[in-house]
Parts: sequence; C-alpha cells; structure tokens
Amino acid sequence: MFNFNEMKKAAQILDELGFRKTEIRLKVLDHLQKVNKAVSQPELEIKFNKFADRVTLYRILSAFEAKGIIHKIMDAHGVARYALCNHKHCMEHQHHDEHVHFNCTECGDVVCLDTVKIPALKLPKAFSSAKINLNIEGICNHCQK
Amino acid sequence: MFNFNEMKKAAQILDELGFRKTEIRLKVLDHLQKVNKAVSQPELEIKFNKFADRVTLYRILSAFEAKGIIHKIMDAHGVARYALCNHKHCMEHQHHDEHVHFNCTECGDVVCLDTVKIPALKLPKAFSSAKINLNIEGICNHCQK
DNA sequence: ATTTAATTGCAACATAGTTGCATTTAATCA
DNA sequence: TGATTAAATGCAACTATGTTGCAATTAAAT
Repeated sequence: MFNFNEMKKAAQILDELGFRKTEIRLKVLDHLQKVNKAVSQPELEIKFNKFADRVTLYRILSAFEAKGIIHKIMDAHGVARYALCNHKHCMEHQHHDEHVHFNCTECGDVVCLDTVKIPALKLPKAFSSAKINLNIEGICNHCQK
Repeated sequence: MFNFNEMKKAAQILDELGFRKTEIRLKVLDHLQKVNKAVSQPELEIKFNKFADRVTLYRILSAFEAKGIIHKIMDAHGVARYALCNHKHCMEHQHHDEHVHFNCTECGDVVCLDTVKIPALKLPKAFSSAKINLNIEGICNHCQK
C-alpha cells in the first residue's frame, strides 16, 4: 500500500505511480484525500457532473485500486466504494485487507474505522480465510444527537 | 426469528405464517432448508428455470424476509443472498443480526458460520451500531485440498 | 360453487457496472 | 518547439441485479 502518511500532493502521487496528471484523475484523487470517506462511482458522478464520463470514473477507480492507492469495499447496499488508507493502522495490516467500515443509515456515509481492529476469529476446521470485511450499520458521529 | 430447530415441513411453516402454499413458495422454502446456504435470486432463477418468473422469486424472498424466516445479506460481490437460520446460536442473537458469512472464492458458495461469534467491538465515541455483518472470503471446507 | 384477497406473470423501468472502439491528450523525444 | 505515441477519455451498447404497476390467476375461505 502506498504511504499516505506523508500526505503527498495528488499530482506527485499520480506521477510516482506512472499515471498521467489529467484533470479528472487529479480531482478524483484530491477528493478522496479531502473527504476521507469511502466514495462510490455514482457519488463521484454527481460530484463531477458533466465533467467526466461515468465510464471514466469507473476506470479511474479501478486503476487506482490496481496500484493499491485505494481499496475497494462493498457497502451495506452492495455498491462498490473506494477509500484511501492514510492511517498507520492500515499500513500495518496491508496484507490482510482487514477493515472495519461504518455505514451510517442517516447520511449514507461510509467511513473506514482505522482505529477499530478486528479480533482474531476461530474458523471451523478446513476453512481458510484470505480477506475479511466487517460492515457495521448504525448512526455515525455526525448524525448522532 | 422463527424457530427452525423443530425443522418443520415447508408447508406447515407457510401455513403458520399466513402464506399460501403455492408450489413456488414451497419449492423455494424447501430448497433453502435443504442447501443450508445463503442463496441469491439469480441462483434460484437458474435452479427453477422457467418455473417461476424472476420477479416472483424476488417477491418471495422479500416476503419471507419480512416475516423473519430468512435473513438477507450482501455477499462479497454485492449480490443479495438469503438464508434460513436454524442453529441455536442464531436464535440467541436474533436481535443483533450478527452473522459471520463465509464466501468461498472457489465454488462461490456463501454459508452462515453460526458457530463463529463476533467479539464485541469498541467503536469510537458517538458511533452507535445497529447491525453488524462480517464477510470472510477464502476457501471453504469442501474446496480445501 | 362463489367470492376474494394473495399470488403470479409480464412489461417496463432503474441503477450499477463492463466492453469495444474511435478520439483526444499528456508526456516523451527529436 | 513540433511530431510521436501510449495513456486516457468519451460514446454507444451491453449485462446484471433489482423494482414497480397492473392485469390475470389461484388458494383458501364462505
């Protein structure tokens, strides 16, 4: 996984990964850095309305994921979301892909809870785990009253 | 949640829940009881090819879920799957909807691991959890060599 | 047997995601 | 700087999952 602790500028990141610094890619990466949430293609499509084609957004997200700068998760509605991981915890666990994601039923936001770690699970014999995804649905800090 | 420990016949279950005993509903419920896996509408559509309309299957699954005899989960590919819960563990945790689901990357099967329980998680303050779903991807017992 | 509400089938639609291909453009090179 | 080229984009078309409205059917009650 890419080291985001240094909080590099989007342009520099694209450069180092061998991507061209196109306006859309810069905007998408910049947005991901700013919001610190797991965003979906439909969300980006609305955000960058008429600025980029749907397909382009899908391809940008796939390309970023392939390079490991973002990770893909399925949210509670079965929609793919992508997020940067810029916390130390994520770096440590890069090989397990163990993430806790919080789906807010109020605002719909999905955030990566880097501070919550998944305790080890005892699987039944003959089952081997490669990847774990823990989805929590509830009310997030912003929507709590 | 319905008590499946008694392993009632499909017809009796439909009866008790106020559903009509139509052939499709009997078949679907019977299938869910037999396979003991989380099945999707597309799978049922293939299984019951030309016997039931796509929409009918979606509606049967929704109706069963609304009555609480099956539960709905999103699998690793974002597809809705439904499964009966006939183990004691599931009964105990009925109000939390805490399930561990194993997605086999070999055969594609999704099974509910009733024996694995999710340890309590410490969420950051101001986050409140209503529902937890833990998806594990890996190789299941049948595909293990 | 008649009635009626539940169930089904069909058509049409909505949304997420993918693929092929022609066009554009960022970055390299001469 | 201008020409070259591979990367990136846009468009059209397609697939899959899932939903809604409505008319036709049917299980079950009277």
